[in-house]
Amino acid sequence: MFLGMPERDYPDIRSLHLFAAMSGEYFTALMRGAYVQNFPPQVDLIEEGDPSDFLHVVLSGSVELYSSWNNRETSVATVRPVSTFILAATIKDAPYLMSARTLEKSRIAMIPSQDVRAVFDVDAHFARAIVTELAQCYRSVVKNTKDLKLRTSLERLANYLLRQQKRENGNAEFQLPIEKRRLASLLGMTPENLSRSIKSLQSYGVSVNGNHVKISDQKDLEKFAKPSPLIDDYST
Amino acid sequence: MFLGMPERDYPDIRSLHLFAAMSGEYFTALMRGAYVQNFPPQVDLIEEGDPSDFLHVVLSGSVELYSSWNNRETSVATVRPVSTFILAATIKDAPYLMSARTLEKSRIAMIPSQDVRAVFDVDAHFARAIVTELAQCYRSVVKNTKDLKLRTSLERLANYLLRQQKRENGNAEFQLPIEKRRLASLLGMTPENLSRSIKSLQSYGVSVNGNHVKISDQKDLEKFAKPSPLIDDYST
DNA sequence: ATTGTGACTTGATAAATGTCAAATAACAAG
DNA sequence: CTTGTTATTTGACATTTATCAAGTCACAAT
Repeated sequence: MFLGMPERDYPDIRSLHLFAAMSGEYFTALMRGAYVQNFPPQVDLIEEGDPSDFLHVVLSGSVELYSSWNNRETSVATVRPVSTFILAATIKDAPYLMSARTLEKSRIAMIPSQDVRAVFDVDAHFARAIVTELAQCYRSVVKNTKDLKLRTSLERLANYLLRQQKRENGNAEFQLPIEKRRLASLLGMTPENLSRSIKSLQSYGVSVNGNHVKISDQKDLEKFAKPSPLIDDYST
Repeated sequence: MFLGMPERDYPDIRSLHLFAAMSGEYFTALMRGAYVQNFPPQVDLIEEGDPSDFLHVVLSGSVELYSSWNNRETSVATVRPVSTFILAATIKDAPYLMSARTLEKSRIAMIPSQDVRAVFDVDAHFARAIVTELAQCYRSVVKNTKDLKLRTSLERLANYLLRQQKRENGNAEFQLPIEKRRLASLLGMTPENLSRSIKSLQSYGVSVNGNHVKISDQKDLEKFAKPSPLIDDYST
């Protein structure tokens, strides 16, 4: 039985920068070829190396992008609503470079890659949006590379906390949005070391209880972390 | 005195995938707004954080992309003829994320970013090419991230040698194209450690003399390096 | 050839990070 | 509430990687 995308999901997707400016006609065409599915947690959505048949959109829940080699695994990014993933593979019609699994119960839209490429060729607004999105993605990965190569794990953690704080309106107290072992993997360290790093940051006024973080000496933490817009500013 | 781009440089640039399919009219327009300059070695072309006024094209020589933070510096990529760099910043009209300097005597074309964006909006072929190029760049950086996070420095070196070998037609003997200290920085290690790592690889049949590399036991090295197309295949 | 400069190497040591095992904490299912 | 499962923490230790200092080597300029 084939299930298309329910129209109630259209607005969420349309609100994405990627789809906002394109013609209504093409948007509807894209949506008609797409479908939506609900997944339980810990479900593998795609595996690296597979052909990229669909552009995925996370409508609710969250998805982890990760990669494996030689029996090791690392978390590369967490995708939260509403955003797409594996756009580059879709555009290039190349194999996925990362695997993806749901972290929680998630609602995922899947748009056939060939439809995306076809509409790209005829809708200039969509083309423009794709370019902007890809440039954004590229710059994010470059920033991540700089973070990895220029900073120690303790510095990466400190800056991660400051970024997360900013995302949460800059309050002195906020929540970690993911499990610590996943955070450790994202930051390129082991869970044991993350645990110790958190303790080390106590001397800079950081206290962590479970997922609850409190930054009691903002200046001191920033003096240590030395955040830079060219690494930590996700918007530019 | 203003010097436009000599027409003799047109074919080199036109041969780039990025410019190959666009209309001749727009290509000529782009070229007319551009200019070319010869630089000696070790000249800073751009500094991270600067506004991205030009798309750069390396016509000859070579350029190092690097980044600094907190008095540390790391090499991110080496750009060789004929290719562009900082396309993403140009497209997004955002600050450069990396600095660039010439490694040797180099001939560099500079195309005003606003021209690139203007032509992008009116030439669908150019738009398509930009998207493909950006997707390619993005995927390269993702592969680099996987290399950094999933492998030890010795494994990164081993796989680098195998990649370089492939680029040089797969011969058992080939040359390192850059200084060792730059290679060390590219691979995310210190020069001292690169030196020791090279020695360690002797036990896998690798011998390095100056820039000359000889792989005497291909199978053994590959067994150790475990190259993967999802990390090491530059083309996909 | 001699000299000077910078790249590269080597050895000793320190710091950062990972591994393993065990203990504790958190939490969901019955 | 109890139990089983998993995440997290902790300690001891191993490995990896960086740092510092002192060489050696390569090579260009005289």
